[in-house]
Amino acid sequence: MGTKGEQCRQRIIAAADTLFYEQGFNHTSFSDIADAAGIARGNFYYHFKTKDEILQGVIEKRLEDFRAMLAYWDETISDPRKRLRRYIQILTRQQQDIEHYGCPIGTLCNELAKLQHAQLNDANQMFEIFRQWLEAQFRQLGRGRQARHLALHLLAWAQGVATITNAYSDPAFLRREAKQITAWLDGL
Amino acid sequence: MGTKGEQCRQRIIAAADTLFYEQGFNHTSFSDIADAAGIARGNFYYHFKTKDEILQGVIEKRLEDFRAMLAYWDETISDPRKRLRRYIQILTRQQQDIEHYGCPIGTLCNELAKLQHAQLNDANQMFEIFRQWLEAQFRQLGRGRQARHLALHLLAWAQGVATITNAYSDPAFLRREAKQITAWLDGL
DNA sequence: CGTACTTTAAGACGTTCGTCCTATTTTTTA
DNA sequence: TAAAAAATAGGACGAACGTCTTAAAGTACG
Repeated sequence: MGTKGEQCRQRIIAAADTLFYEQGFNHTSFSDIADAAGIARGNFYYHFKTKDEILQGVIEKRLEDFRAMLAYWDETISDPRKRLRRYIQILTRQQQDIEHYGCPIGTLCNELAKLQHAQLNDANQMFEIFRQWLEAQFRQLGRGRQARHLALHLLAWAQGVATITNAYSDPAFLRREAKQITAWLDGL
Repeated sequence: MGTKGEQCRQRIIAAADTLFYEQGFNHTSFSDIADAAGIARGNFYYHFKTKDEILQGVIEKRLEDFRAMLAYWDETISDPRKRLRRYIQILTRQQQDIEHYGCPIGTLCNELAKLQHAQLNDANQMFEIFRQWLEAQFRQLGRGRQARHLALHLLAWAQGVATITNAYSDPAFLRREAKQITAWLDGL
């Protein structure tokens, strides 16, 4: 059936995912994606009618990836405090990418907001997935009432670290702040 | 002399400043700026040879504006703690702009980083101006050793708040975090 | 007043963009 | 194996972009 075409579609989305992160949505052209995916430009129209449809595919892929990752953490990490630490480890593990390109979620949302793009409300679901998961962890730590606010606070903290790290290209700052966040978590 | 031409130049930069903030650098065209400044498109080339020169002008204008603002704060606010509070008030006073367009500094740096734009190193001087000023305030509070780190931390915190506020279009979150930052400052 | 210089206006230029069409190749199915 | 469907390749299309040229209008000064 659509097996072959589906593979091609996935390759386009994967290439677009990387390029949107590294170059931004607006600055990435069909040609860029075609070259990266190793397919002909004309073939795009079969899989995606517009650039927005590619963006839609990229967002959906990321949402699935994030959901899968968090589900895996839920399975393999029993202690909610350790889960929160694992979340912070994203910063240190993705250090180099953050240094060069910032946070994949925050920078995309920022760009879509400026473009007044309708799909900003799809993109911020990426934040929402993490927010809900973080909230659940804080709730398990007995922080039911503040859980939502704590989750948003942690989300924002990580965002700020990513932005400054990216602007200054300063991985040392990222490591310092990651330690600080971990200490904050332990003190909760 | 160059008085008339200088006025025109300033109008172009002022229009570009706003548009770069609201729409992003890459997504703002010469036509957009010309329309906003009320001048003919062809007239650009007399004042600026390239788009990058306009960006340069915008960054320099912002640097001057920020320097002037901080100098004014230094003059009119004697207590360093009150000065830091005034800094946080940027968030609440610019609430609506942040909600719609994020932080003017952070979003520009993010964009330039993705474009691999050479002027990222000019743009992050905007952060640097605030960082040095914040550091001076913390030092006056007797935090000499940690002053630099505290300044970067506060910078990042504000950045994160701006990004999340913008992504969710949630001014309530901004106000909540602004209070929290103020409390953190008072506890120092 | 007239000449030189500054500033503005209008638009051409080549390139790249997102989109879309169509012919061809590959794969599936009867 | 032949017909149908899925998938691919190449390129056309108008629009918009940054850049650049040139002629006209405004201004200053000897």
